Amino acid sequence: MADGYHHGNLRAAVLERAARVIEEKGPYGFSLRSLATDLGVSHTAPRHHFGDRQGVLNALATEGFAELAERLRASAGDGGGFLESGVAYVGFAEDRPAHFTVMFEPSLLDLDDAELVAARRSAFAELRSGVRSLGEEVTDEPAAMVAGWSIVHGIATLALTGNLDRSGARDLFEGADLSTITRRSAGLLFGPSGPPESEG
Amino acid sequence: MADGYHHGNLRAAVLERAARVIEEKGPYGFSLRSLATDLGVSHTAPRHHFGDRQGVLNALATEGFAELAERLRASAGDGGGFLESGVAYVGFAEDRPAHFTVMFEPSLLDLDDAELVAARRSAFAELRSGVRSLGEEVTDEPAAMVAGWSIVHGIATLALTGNLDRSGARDLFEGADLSTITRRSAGLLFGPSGPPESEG
DNA sequence: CCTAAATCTTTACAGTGGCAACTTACCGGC
DNA sequence: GCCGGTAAGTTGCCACTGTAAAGATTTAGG
Repeated sequence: MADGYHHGNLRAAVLERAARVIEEKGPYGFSLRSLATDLGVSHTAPRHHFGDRQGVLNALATEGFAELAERLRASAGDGGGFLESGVAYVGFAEDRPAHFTVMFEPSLLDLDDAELVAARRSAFAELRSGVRSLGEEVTDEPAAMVAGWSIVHGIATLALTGNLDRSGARDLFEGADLSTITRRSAGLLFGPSGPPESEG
Repeated sequence: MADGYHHGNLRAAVLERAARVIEEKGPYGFSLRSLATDLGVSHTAPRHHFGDRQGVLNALATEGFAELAERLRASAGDGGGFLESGVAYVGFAEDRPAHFTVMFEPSLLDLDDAELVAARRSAFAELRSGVRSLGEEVTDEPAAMVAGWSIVHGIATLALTGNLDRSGARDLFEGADLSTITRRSAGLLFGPSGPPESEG
């Protein structure tokens, strides 16, 4: 179904290109119309697949949560502990920066969308089970949950927005890649040789 | 200078209202034109103070970095250690959500703007000096820098975007306020009773 | 073959950002 | 007192964007 009139695979093409545009110019530079023009279709063609602009972003976010859940599941399967789940989290952000950005910016999304809700719930469940795998070593589980999630989310966000570079913090690591930075930094929380005890 | 023709304090009024709009609808929902209409001026009036739309966001970010630097300085002066600097960081994000959002989203900004660069540099310097105050207790200073910054930045970002609520993580704290959550979570990294040793 | 559904196009409209030219008000020097 | 410069604000214009309705094109299935 690609005949000069029908594109054939417009939905996938839009998502792919949207991700690239968002990578380069951010979610606010993303124009549905210019994107359609670039793909050689009329400016309203994407509406039949996504409804409106927000629909494209919702689809990206849903796709993103699904892949994130998958990566976290795989990482847990490898038995690397929560630190490796964190590395997987940051790795996902690095590989899919546009998806990651959109996933966590609710002002871009329709939060009531059923598919999005399901995908996010699934990803969060993986995250929680990663923390729970720390077991009895942790005395304050809510704090461990927030601490673990926040530190990797923080690393991912600061890296993606270029703030790690601009602040000079990245230079301190002398060219180490992001997963190394993540291991050394997040390792201070839940190191490979066991977490610190949480003192009263 | 407020005579029915001249507004009198347009610059401040624009910044204040822009912050409120961004709080409610995000940076994408922020329209320079509707904002001007709401303030009772023509749609091009703000241009004389900010140049263009990006100029408004740059001004917000600059304002934000200045206030953040100030709060970090004050917190360091109180001698609360790095954990209290972190609480101040999250507190700033909670009090000025729009500023915080814009400050760390470079696609919204002109990163070459001299005032913005200076304000950010000043805030980052405060952050670094907070980590340095941890002194010899820390063996891997780059990692401590990134870990400390990331964990509080992560908490702030996840809280502001509502993801702490949506994930159910906030419920685990049974209504505790954000500074308490920050102390308990970030405290696992650099607790009030001293940081964990970073093991080789 | 023929109808229904899916996909894409055309056309239209309101809202937005940016620019140029013009107007109004104040301010400092004479 | 007034006069010219400057800051602040307005009007009108253009290009671009998102959204909507209605029509065109192709495929798929009975």
